[in-house]
Amino acid sequence: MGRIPCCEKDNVKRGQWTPEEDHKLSSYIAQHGTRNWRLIPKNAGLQRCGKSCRLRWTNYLRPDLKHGQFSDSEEQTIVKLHSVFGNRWSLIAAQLPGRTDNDVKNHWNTKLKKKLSGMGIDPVTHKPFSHLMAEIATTLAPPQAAHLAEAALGCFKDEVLHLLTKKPINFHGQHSAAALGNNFTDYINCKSDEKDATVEKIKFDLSKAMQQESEMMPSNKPWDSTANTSASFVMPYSVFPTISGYQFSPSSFGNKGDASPWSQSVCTGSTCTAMDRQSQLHEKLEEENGDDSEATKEIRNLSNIFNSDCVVWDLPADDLINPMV
DNA sequence: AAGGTAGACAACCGCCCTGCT
DNA sequence: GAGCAGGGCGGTTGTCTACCT
Repeated sequence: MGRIPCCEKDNVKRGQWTPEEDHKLSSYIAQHGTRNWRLIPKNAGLQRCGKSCRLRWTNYLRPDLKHGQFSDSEEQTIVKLHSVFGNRWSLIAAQLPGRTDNDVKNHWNTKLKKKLSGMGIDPVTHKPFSHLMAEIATTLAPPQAAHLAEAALGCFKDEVLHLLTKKPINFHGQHSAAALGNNFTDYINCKSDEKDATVEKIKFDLSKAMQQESEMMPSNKPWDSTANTSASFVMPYSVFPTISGYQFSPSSFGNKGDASPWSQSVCTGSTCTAMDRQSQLHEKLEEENGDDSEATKEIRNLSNIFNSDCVVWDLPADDLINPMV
C-alpha cells in the first residue's frame, strides 16, 4: 500500500525548467494565486507535476527571493542557527529574508560545512575537533585511545596519541606554540606551504592543551574518574584559538562580554549557559510572536538540544527576527 | 584540445504532518 | 476516528560550469 502519486508521472515533464514554463507559471500565479497546486499546472498549460510547480515557485520564481551570493552576516547567521537548530533548514531560512530552505541547505552543504571543517570545527557538533577528541579520551583507557587514534586519525595519530596519553611530542620541531600566542591565523600563515589547515590546527590545539593542562586540569589523566567526575572533559581556554570569523573566548565558558557575532558558548559539564540561552529565546519569542507562535513552539521543542552537552552560540536575542510569512 | 573532476545549484523523492470530510 | 489530499520538509540526485591535468 502506498500513497497515490500527486500526478501521472508518465505525462509530466521533468528536469530543468525553461523560461517559457517559468513565464507561464509566474503569470498564472500572479493572476490566480497559489490555492491549489494540483490544478495549477493543468490550468497554466504546463506539463508539470503540481509539486514540481510549487517547488519551482517557492525556490526560484517568488518575487521576494534573493538570488545573489550569501553575505558574511548571512553566513554567520546560518552557522549560529545551525548550531542550535541543526538541519532545520526551513527554520533557519525563516530568519534570512529572501532565502529559501533549499538555498540555505545547498549553501551549507557546499560551502559552510567545508569552511568550518577547514577551521578545525566539526560542522555537526560545532565543537573544535580537538575538543571532540578530548571528550573521547574521557571514556577510553589509554590502550583503547591509542587504537582509536591509530584507526581514525591516521596521518596525525602521534599527535592525538600524545593528548590521550600525555606523552610529550615534538610536533616536527618547527614552531613553539608559546611563541605563536593564541592566533591560529598567524600560525597557519607560518606554514603556508602545508595544505591541510585542519590537521595543523589540531596539532596547534593539542600542543596548547599539553602546555596548559597542568595549570588548568585537576588531573593529568582525563580517564581518571576520581579526578574528573564530570561527563565532560574541560579543555583549557587557550585551547580555543582566535580564528578569523569564528572566535572562541574565555567568555564562552560563562563570562559575559564577548560581542563577536562569531563567538560561541561551550557547555562544559553544566547546562547553565545553554539553559540561560533557552530561557532568553523563550522570552524573546513569546514577546515578539506570542506564546503560541510556531517559532516559540520550535524553541520549546528544542529543549533536548539545549539540555545536551553541546555548543550553543552566544546569539543575541535580537538576531532572531520574526519568521517570514 | 580533450577528458576528468569538483563545486554550485536546481530539481526530485519520499516521508511526515495537518486539515478536511 | 479513519482516510485522503495538500503541502512542508530534509535528504539525495542530476546537471551545468569552471578548473585542472
